[in-house]
Amino acid sequence: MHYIEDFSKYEGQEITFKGWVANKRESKTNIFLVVRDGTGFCQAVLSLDVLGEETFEVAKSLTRETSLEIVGNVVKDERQIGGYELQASSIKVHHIAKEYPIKYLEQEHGVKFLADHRHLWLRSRRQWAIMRVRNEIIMSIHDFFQQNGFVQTDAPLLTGNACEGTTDLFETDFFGVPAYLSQSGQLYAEAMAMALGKVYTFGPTFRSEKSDTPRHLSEFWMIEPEMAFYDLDMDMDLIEAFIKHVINRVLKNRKVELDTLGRDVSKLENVNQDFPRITYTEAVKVLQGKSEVNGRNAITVQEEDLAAAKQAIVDLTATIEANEKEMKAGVKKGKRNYLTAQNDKFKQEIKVHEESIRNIPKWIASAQNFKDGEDFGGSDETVLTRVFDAPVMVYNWPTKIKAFYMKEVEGDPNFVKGVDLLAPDGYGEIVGGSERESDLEILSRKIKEHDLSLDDFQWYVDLRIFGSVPHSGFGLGLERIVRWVCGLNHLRETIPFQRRYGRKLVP
RNA sequence: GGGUUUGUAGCUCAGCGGUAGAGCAGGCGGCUGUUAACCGUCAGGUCGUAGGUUCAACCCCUACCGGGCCCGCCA
Repeated sequence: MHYIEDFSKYEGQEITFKGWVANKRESKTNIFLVVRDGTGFCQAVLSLDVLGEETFEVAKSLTRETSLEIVGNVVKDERQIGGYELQASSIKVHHIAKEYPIKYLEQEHGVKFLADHRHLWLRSRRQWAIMRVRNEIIMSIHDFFQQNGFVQTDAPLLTGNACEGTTDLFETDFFGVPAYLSQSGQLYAEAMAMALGKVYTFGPTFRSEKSDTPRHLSEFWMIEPEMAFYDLDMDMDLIEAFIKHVINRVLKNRKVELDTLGRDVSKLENVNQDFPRITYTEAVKVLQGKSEVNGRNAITVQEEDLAAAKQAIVDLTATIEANEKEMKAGVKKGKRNYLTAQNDKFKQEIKVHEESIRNIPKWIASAQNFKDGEDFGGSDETVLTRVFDAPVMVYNWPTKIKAFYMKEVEGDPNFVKGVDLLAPDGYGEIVGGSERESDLEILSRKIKEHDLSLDDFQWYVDLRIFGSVPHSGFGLGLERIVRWVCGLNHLRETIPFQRRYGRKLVP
């Protein structure tokens, strides 16, 4: 058994392929299959001359997603997907698939249809690419921390209390006692950092907020490093080095997948610049348009985007009219079909631009009227990050909008040493971290202020009683970084089976 | 939870007062080392559901149900 991924090693050799038919094109003497085996996609040629009439008749009956084995020669051919072609000398059919509901290009389907067929949708090329990038990111995360002296530890998934005391949790039953699915492993990671120095957790996280946006899932995977003797500056250095490592490894090893996704990799290569670090207070000024970044004004950039959307509609409308005029004048059927398809596509694009035209003025208003001291909304993050090329770190946040465990800025208790990493191009927050409060008195006071039970948190407070040290950490949302790296407009494609507010638990 | 938009063939959409169209997928025929192949042909629909307006409703109105997008809550 030989995998498509390794075809370059088998050039000129006869191999055995086992996989599925992704697509088929037929002629009198040749059948061209696009086959897949999980490691890649490849064209297989079934020729009447080679196979003989009887086998060729069998080959004609192959449907999309039929499972089969092909024995054949691997031939280099630059024109093909993956650069190689399999020329069959014999085939063995495992199972003829019945009519397959998903098209070869899944973008020709609607969101709902694909989500309901997720178990099959995962076979599509784009999904294959996303899952492979996801895997590369996961491995690069482990690799980064393992190479840097971190120990992977696991926090419990069942907990007796809300970690931050704020968000909605899924309740379950633990032998008659209420238990909650974990929304963060951080507090436990802090305890483990006091035992092991540098640790990270990597596990599922659950939030029962009724959030219906492209950046939310009810169940997602989070990576939470925690380091003893790290202050906020060291934390930010680590975040930057970490993100650079992950992105560069994906760029190096998953070129084919990023290309399949049509990702503009130059945008990702921007991570090799220094990440701008600005305080919350500075970020507010940038957002409001009162302060510029490299000559770019956040509000002006939005106005330009708005004007561009309006112009695009004018241009597309003109093209559509021209096409319609041409069709009225009389054209051949093929040409008419082509023009109709083009116009339908343009009409969809116009709808997207119209959506922007409705949204951008709201975003501008929200940015200009932003009240210092509040948390950034989704659109605010988009507006803010549009003026930066690299991910930007926003630090020193107002105390009242951040969690109780964040360390107060020395001499200014209105601010805490938290940091958010915002990805460019509107992908928003992917990392949230902070230096943790290590002072017993302050932490105890804040637990009370947040109406949390001192009893429940005594074990956590203990960490400040027995050899308290400055320490920091952060949380990375796996699906959010996958979304950014792949350039996807929604988180739902970044995880094999989404669990999201408003959707069924099937599939 | 709020706003907005949408529901027409298996899929993606067009039609928007006078009793349904295209492309893809499927069947058949043709043609080609093809690249989302192409050409011809056949088949495929009580136009989300329930009321209402009208001589006439896929089209207008109301309600309900189901989607999309944006916002909120948050990673």
